[in-house]
Amino acid sequence: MTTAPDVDRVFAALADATRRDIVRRAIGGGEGIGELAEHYPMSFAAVQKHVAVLERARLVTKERTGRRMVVHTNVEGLRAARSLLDQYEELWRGRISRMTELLTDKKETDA
Amino acid sequence: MTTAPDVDRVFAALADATRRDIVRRAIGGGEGIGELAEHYPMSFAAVQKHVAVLERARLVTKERTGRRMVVHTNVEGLRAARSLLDQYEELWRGRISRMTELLTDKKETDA
DNA sequence: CATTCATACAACCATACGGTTGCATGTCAG
DNA sequence: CTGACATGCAACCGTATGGTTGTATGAATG
Repeated sequence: MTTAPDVDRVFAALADATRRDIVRRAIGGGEGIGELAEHYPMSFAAVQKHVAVLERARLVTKERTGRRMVVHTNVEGLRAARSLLDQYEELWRGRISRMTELLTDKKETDA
Repeated sequence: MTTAPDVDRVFAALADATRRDIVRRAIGGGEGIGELAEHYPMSFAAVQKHVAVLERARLVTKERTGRRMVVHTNVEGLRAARSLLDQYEELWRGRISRMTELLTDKKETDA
């Protein structure tokens, strides 16, 4: 199961443009933290922290290759977040159809 | 279009269990801020702030009814967030199929 | 083994966030 | 008009976050 703090971490991790971009770049994989850092106007350490946040949220994994740390995005994490949003929409659809039923019933009562 | 700061606000808003619960409750609509507040172990003002955060992220809207402020969730906002996650998965699928192609080509070269 | 490159990690700073209380405003009931 | 109720908003407080710099570790290279 996915606990609430887990969900917190996933959405919080995605609430930063730099981190979203890291996720996007790391889909292709192959870049180390240092290479990733070159894309952004901030220090290596800052990018390292962003990767750590994504890792805690299980949105990326790190894999040691020689002295480099290659970052890979974990699509399962993304899917978990998406399915949560799906659930809300599911709820909403349910409510709409119930409302439609209600309206239909009313019409039938009126008729 | 949806700008990066907008996306920031949406994910940041969803990164809190109380706010996610407000979104869920407000799908049904009908509850005012005060009524919502009774569900949580915090002050009215705190809930009011949470609603404000959700409103800035366009995840809910407020509608005045007499002296009450009824909160409704805006499913469009949820859908926008979900479609963003879909895009990442789309990218990922693309990368996989490209990798598959590559492997296929290699096999053919080997054969 | 000394050097260098990539990463890790701690300390520090400014700002943002989640909560509180207190007070002001606006709307309904008598 | 008064009082009560629901909301809005500002000030304040502790902690988390996003950035910095500096130092330490570990792996490849000459």
